[in-house]
Amino acid sequence: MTDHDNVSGQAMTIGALAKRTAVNIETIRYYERAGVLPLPPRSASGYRLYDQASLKRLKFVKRSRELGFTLNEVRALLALVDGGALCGEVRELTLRHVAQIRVKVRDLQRMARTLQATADRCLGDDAPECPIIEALSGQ
Amino acid sequence: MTDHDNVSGQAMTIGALAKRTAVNIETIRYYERAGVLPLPPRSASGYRLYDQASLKRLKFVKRSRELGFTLNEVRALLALVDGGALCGEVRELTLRHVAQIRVKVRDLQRMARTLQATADRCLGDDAPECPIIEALSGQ
DNA sequence: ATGCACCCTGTACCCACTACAGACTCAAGG
DNA sequence: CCTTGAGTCTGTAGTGGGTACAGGGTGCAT
Repeated sequence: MTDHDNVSGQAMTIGALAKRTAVNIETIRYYERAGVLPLPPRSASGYRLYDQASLKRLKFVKRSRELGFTLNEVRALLALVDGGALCGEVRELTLRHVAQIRVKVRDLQRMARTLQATADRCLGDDAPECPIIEALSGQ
Repeated sequence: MTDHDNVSGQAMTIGALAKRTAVNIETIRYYERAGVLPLPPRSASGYRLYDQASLKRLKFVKRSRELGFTLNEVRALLALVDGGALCGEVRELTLRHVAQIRVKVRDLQRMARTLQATADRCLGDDAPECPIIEALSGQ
């Protein structure tokens, strides 16, 4: 492990940060542009330099994305955190998000049910008549 | 109902087709560009002219999209239909799609469970410590 | 001094649309 | 005949959440 993969020290390059968070380098730069990561200080030659706080923030963003928050919601969460969040506000945002997810789940389940039911009416043989195609064509 | 909203006749303009299918005009033109709708004949002045077959095809595309098929999958379905589809092929494509949906459903359910559980540990009061923020920050 | 891995910016692409701008066409009313 | 308004045309740009270059500069080891 070279200095490049610096784990405990102060400053890391974008590559080291990417490795430690398993977030693409280009995604990190994109997050910066998108305003969910602050502009980091730069080395004399223009390299971004990240510290432990950057690491923590990127992990926060990553985890939030994995839980399905949009970048807008992440921005809102971060604003709450940075502004001395009150638990109630964060909780509300989260519950709204959960409600959205549940709607999406129901939609997808309805789709899957419909398609499965149609496929079940299908003989699956080499016949040219297909109830699936009829279902997609019809009304 | 004017000639514009022609229901039984031969040729309709894009506006009439849009109305009858409840698909946006711009979306219809996009579908054409994307290759899921064929290039329609044009009037002397360049207006697109659609017939009953166009109507049927657009309905097929719309229904497929509502059931979560991507445009790529729709193109594949249409190719099967146009090529004298065998039921088995269509069925296979559909079942693959259903499987993808079920994966997505499980992912979303996992997300919702995690978030709900975290929110449940939250007092929802004005306390500045928040288990949700901690959960998002922590690994 | 040379090579190689790394970093920089800027641009273009993906999907499935949506939203214009600016020009043309068509039909009805005066 | 002229105007007005609705409809249509093309072409371009934006959305979200990235990914994928190209073409250059940097840092370090050999």
